Amino acid sequence: MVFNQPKIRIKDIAEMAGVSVGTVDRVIHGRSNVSKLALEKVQKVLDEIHYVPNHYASALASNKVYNFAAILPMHKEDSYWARAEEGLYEGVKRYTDFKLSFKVFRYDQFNEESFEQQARSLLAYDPCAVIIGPIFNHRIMTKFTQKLENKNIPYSLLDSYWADLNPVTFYGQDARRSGEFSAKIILMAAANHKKIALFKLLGEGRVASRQQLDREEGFRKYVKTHSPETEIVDLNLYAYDKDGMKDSMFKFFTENSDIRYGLSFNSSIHVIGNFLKDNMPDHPKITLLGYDAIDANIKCMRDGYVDFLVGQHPQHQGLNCFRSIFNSCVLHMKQEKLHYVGIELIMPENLDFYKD
Amino acid sequence: MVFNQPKIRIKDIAEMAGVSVGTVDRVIHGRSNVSKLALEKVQKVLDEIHYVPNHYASALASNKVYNFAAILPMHKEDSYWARAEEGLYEGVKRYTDFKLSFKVFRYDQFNEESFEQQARSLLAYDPCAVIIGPIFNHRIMTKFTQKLENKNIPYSLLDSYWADLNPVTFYGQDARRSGEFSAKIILMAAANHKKIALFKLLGEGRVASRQQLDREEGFRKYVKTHSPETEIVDLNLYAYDKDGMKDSMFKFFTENSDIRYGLSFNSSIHVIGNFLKDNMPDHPKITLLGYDAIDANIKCMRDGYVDFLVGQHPQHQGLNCFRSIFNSCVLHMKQEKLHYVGIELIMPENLDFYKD
DNA sequence: TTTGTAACAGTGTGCGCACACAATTATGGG
DNA sequence: CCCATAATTGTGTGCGCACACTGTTACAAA
Repeated sequence: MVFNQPKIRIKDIAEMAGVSVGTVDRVIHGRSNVSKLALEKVQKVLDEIHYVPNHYASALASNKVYNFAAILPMHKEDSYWARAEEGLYEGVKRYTDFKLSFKVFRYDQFNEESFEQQARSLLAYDPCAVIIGPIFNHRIMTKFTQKLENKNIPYSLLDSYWADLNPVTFYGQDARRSGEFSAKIILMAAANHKKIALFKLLGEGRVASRQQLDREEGFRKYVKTHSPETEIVDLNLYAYDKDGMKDSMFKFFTENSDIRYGLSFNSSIHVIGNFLKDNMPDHPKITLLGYDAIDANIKCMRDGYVDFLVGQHPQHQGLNCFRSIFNSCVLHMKQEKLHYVGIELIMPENLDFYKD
Repeated sequence: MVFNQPKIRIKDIAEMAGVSVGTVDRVIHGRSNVSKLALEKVQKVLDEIHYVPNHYASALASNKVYNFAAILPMHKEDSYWARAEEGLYEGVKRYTDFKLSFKVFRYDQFNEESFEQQARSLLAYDPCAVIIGPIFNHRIMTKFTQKLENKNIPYSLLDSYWADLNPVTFYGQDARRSGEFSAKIILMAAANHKKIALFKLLGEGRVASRQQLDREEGFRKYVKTHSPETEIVDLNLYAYDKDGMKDSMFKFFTENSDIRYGLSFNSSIHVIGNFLKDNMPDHPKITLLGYDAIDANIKCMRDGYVDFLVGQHPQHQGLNCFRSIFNSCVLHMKQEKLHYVGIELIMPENLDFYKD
């Protein structure tokens, strides 16, 4: 039997210490104008009883308005970041009983100046806390977080993490380990087949995020260790050139007609799947693995053209990230810092139960 | 930009309707002593504005004590139910700002009379809401939930679900689908090997839960459909007879020396793994799949004797189950009813990120 | 008309806390 | 010793709501 024991209130502490609630309040909040004697009396009681305030009553009484902000990469409707952002909104919605506002600033992942510009706007907005979907460039990130720290604005990181930053919380996946995980799966599926295609869909001529690089690194390391005889064949595709992409794929699958397994480290595996479905319907089955259960990938999986997806619950990440910073700022609750989310395998068999 | 728009309070409604807050309060709570005219005026305003109360202020003001109860199977320290129960406690702990108590009643899964006895104690405790870890016997379950419904006590189900019951919420896994999932994984791992061992660890001479039966059913169906030539070899083990178990395993692995793949549908796969590790160290590798990332299984996986685990986040299930019934009872928030948790694959590569 | 009673409506208090403000005490200069 | 001022402490109000209580009105019986 668990009983949340009758909670000690400020009033009780005041009584025990023989002072008024005002004094206890001042001590608890470290406000000035407390005599040494009174402070000692209160402190003694506090030391004994381990006071935990009623966070909800506290927030109710303080009646403050909290302005949260996020700075995230621009994104398409059906994407990791779209889901993560939805999660953030869901978090806001969960706390309609409090006075919150939430503003999202979006930057172009391929344009560092755009990040700095949005960062400036964000700082001008003067939020009480910030959620960051980090930009690739470490120096620019540090510059920004430094500014936040100088202004005493707490921040949380979403998706990728740097050890030298000091966020309130981090929510994201261990990218390298998730690359190893993908390797294990695709090698298992491939069994004795020793050739694997690695599709790289490049946004502006380069990989957008550190996450993708780390996944690939983990993947290559794992394959090298566990199946050194397996050959990895790369195919680079440039998203801004639709026709060129199609040609490249034709050429690739014709030249590498023995390819039966392939993967990609971002959420675009549906591009390959749909290409095969629409343009090479007679090609022998190619087993595909990709990242993120976005709608396009899910559809492609239901059609039978994508076989494995590695999921990371972006919406949960967003929701929990918001929740953590809310708990920290509004309810003054201490938060666990690092939250590496699970590395989840999605297949047609469990797709229905993968919910964001 | 999202702004939680300035919330409309009871006071505002009163003003708009031209009545006092008391009257609004009576209308909102459906209390009596409201004239038709006043009711209409308030109702009109309510219809226009879609009032959502401040749940936290409401709970604070009502200052009620809530007694929750759970009825769960007895369990060992390191088990699915132990984790689920921890999750429930965590839920209680999260709401120390409210006046809650929580009492757990434990019954013997193999003794229906024991369930009925605990159910009686529970009813005598007169809780405001109940969490049920269902007993196998459908008739007994229905009898119990019927009693709860008669007393207007809401209940939630944990782990297994019956469509003809009407719980506030359900948290658990779709057992049949999870069996199919296991089949897919083990068939993929087995590649061209066409023999799979099915280990059944029986507590009191029979399988304890419907979940296990359903998993097996899903598994067999999937194998039959996707790999009809695969042979499934059963091994029954009786937990109460340790020596007999060991003998059975020796005999089994000697007679079926070509077995390379095996699985079990409860959390006891570590028994097989540890047997192989301790007693047949020279036996060729046997790939094992089991359920639940309990400590014994995790250890066995780290030792390299269990390869796959199907997880279901029991602690999350417990926590969320408690949270849902708390939200429903205390904060009067509407709850989504069915929560099928994900079917998760755990391997050494993502084990570190599988957290409860 | 008066009076009793039921139906209805409005006010006040308190949940636990934050914070403004009032009251009290201490300190020091004249 | 007195008074101005600062330092300290205590009290009151309100956050949004629930609920008890008091006050008001209507209406029927006497």
